[in-house]
Amino acid sequence: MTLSVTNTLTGEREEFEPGGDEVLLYVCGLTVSDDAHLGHARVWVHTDVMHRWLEHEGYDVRHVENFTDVNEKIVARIGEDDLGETEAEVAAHFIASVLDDMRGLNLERAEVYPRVSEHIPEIVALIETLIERGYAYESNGSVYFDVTKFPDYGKLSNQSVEEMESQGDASERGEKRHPADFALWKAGGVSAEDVAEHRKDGRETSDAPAGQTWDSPWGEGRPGWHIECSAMSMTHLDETIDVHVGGHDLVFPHHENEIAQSEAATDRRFARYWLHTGLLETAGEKMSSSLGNFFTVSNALEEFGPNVIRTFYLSTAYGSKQTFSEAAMEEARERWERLERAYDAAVEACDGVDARTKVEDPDLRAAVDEARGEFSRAMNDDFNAREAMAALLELASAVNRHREGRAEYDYRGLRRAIEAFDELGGGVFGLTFGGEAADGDVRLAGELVELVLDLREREREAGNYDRADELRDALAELGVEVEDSADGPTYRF
RNA sequence: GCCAAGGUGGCAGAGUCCGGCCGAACGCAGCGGCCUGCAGAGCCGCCCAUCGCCGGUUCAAAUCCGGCCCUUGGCUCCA
Repeated sequence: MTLSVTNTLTGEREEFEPGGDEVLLYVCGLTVSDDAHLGHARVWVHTDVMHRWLEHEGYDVRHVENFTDVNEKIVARIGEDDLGETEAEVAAHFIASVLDDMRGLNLERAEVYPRVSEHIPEIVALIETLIERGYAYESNGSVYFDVTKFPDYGKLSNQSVEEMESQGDASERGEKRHPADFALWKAGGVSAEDVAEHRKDGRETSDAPAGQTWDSPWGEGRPGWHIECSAMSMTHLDETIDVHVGGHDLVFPHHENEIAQSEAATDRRFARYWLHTGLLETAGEKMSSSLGNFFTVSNALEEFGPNVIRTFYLSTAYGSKQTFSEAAMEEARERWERLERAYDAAVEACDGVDARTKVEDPDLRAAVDEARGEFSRAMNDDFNAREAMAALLELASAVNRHREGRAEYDYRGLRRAIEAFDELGGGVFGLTFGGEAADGDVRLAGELVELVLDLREREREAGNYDRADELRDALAELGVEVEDSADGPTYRF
């Protein structure tokens, strides 16, 4: 079964054929001027699942995700709280917090997390090539890309240079020859006006910090926004990569400009497949740092945990937009718990039982095969995570059905179901079944809960239901949910 | 204004590329039943869909074609 993906460049579904043995994957990462929010995490999780699926299908994946650590917005935060006294310190602070978020979400690590500040020589070299080849020009110490020299400009976002010309305000052209020209290199440091524009806390701007500058053939300056991704992508992957991922809001101008400067420099196709994730919205508008309507990843992790967050994202196809709401998170929690409960029940049923199966349930076994097939079909269909998730939920139903009113289980069938949950739900979707590995305290807590449950069972057997309910309520207050079943009581934290 | 994506049940959201298995998936909410001391979970069943509007192609359209209405995103920092 082959994978097909929707390529923004053509707007069509295409069969996925990477250029070499290794799939080269680049993700446009964050500008580290703030904590990451759930909109960013949506891209991470979907990319993570693509990455995991490709590996599951036997591909080697080389995954590069950058951090943009040179930006006016970072400079604007220098001196705020205890973020740091230099652009590099502020950036380092947020990079650390983003990496924490990523770990918290159970993302597979990328091979490299390159930073702009560490690739200035590569950026300068790329700009020099563009000037030599006639695609860029210097103007007052800054360098601009000349969009009129690149005939394909606009091919990703379906816009034409002529249209941009007519819309551009000639008076704002300044150093640029064409209003759509964009900066590859910006002369000087960050201006006080730029800092003021991005400061949110109303501090004086007279002491505006300048941000870092670097030496270049055109004098002191800073790289423009788009050039970094081209330079880092080529440095850590290749001139042509297989997959370039990013949020839909990056199609224009960021990705359009990446294509222009990269292809102009190498005469080679920059990326085979452009995959764009739909944006996360809250109450009808996109979640964004600038709109201030965001839910931070670390807050969300605390409130919902990684499995619920991942389930939430995987309840929608990556390319569609998604709306964040408390109700939507509740639903994700229900979905995840339904899955987890079926998994736990299956594990519980098999616990300590001889592997030799005495009964065989053809319905259960067929359901496992069906779920695997459907999951695979869905993922190969442009990473349709929601349908793949539906396949897992169907398997959960089959496991529940199997256990219903049966004295003896099809242990082999249940083990196959567990394997499918582990491989697909765990390995591909990155969900963590069976909870975290228990440390000493957690183990002790578990033993204490079981002790209380034993006492409660005796009360129940004696018909003292009031006492039994008291114990259950007391445990509930401590955050321990007790559920009675035919096989005895179970609990969840 | 220009470019792009989208409008499917109470909610949410697949299916639209490759028309028929869609009398529309999975889930949440609601209703009935089973199970249970109760609760929860689970199981079985049910309810709710003129698939934005109008027209066309076809034996057959949520899916293809044309027109219209509306929403969101991009065009400025943005995942």
